[in-house]
Amino acid sequence: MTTSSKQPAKDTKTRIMDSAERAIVQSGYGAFSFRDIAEEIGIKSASVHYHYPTKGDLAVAVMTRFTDEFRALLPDPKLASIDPRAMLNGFIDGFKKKIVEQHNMSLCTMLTADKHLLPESVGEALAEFYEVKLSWLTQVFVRLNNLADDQARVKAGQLLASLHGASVLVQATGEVDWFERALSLWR
Amino acid sequence: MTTSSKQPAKDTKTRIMDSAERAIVQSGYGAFSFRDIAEEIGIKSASVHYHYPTKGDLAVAVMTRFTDEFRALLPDPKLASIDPRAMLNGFIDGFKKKIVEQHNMSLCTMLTADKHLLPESVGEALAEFYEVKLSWLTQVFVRLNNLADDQARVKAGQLLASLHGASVLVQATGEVDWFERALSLWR
DNA sequence: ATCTATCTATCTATCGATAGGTAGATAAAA
DNA sequence: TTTTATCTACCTATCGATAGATAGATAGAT
Repeated sequence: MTTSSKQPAKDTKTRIMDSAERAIVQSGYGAFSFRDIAEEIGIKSASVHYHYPTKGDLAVAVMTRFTDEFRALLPDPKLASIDPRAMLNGFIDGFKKKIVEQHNMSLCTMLTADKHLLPESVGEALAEFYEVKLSWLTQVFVRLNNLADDQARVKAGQLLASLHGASVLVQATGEVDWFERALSLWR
Repeated sequence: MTTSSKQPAKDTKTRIMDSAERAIVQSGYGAFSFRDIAEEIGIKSASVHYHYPTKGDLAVAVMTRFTDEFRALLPDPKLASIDPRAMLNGFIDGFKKKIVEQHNMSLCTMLTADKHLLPESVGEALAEFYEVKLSWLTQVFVRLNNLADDQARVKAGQLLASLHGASVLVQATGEVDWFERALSLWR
């Protein structure tokens, strides 16, 4: 009764990805294991391998799901009905929410730190995510500041750096307030 | 003849720390091992344990050496003979050099990402390093912009965030140019 | 000078834990 | 009957760490 057939509860694949994402965000690529995930969701590690044959496969799945969800949340930058200023603040708030609520660094920052350990496929999924963020922000800055594309892209990089750096600062000091301080330039 | 008695070559402790630092910077705390270090410098892993009993001990040694070297490079912020603007650029250049030359993220960014895995002692050494950077930058901004201490400290956090975020961007994209783009606000 | 005791720095060998991954059986569903 | 999803049981590799032996230097006592 609690779960209709249209809402098929959470399937195992999803629960595996949820667990993996949380583990990566907390301690990085090297620190999530099939055994831990299996134990957490109540199956055996061999069963996790059934759904995602290798660690790389699982990490790619987590990263692409993350990118897709992220993309779905972003409004079309050209949408006249939304002020670009508000779009920017929404972007920053979304980033903040992930970091502050989870008391962790973002998924992509963690995977970037572990880049030398990643299978190539995970690196590609990661690169795509950065490109999604950069190009969206670029379009917003074009509208907001009437900039040429390349100059807007530089601004996008600056904001992205501030966001990622702010998450490092929060994680390092344990003081959540550093986020707003570091971002006050942009609000 | 090549090494006088006054310059006792590099002792084993130093070579161990060098190797460990390079490994951490490349792949994080979880991805450096006593065996790899031992092999690299040509001894056995048990001998590395002789000099640094635990992994945490070694990481603390690396981090405190890093902090000390860093501190030694920073001029006294109150030194009237140096323009605060030049001090700031020196700081940024130093950061850039480490990142760009080594093609890696900074030691402290990597350890921050792995914070959940660190022994407490390493976390403390890490926190001290951030405090050294923050308080030095704060003093420079006090002089440069005639700010009150707390406002200068916010600016210090903003710059620090830009620096760390820039290193994430460089690492993620593989494009070194993102560093100067992300930092152009500050130069 | 020589013997004795200690220290230094390394070795070999091994421990228990954990990692990612695989083979093959099983039971239910299609 | 074939597919799906799980299990048990296992493999090989690596991890941090420890025990115990050894060779060489050093320092004090005889």
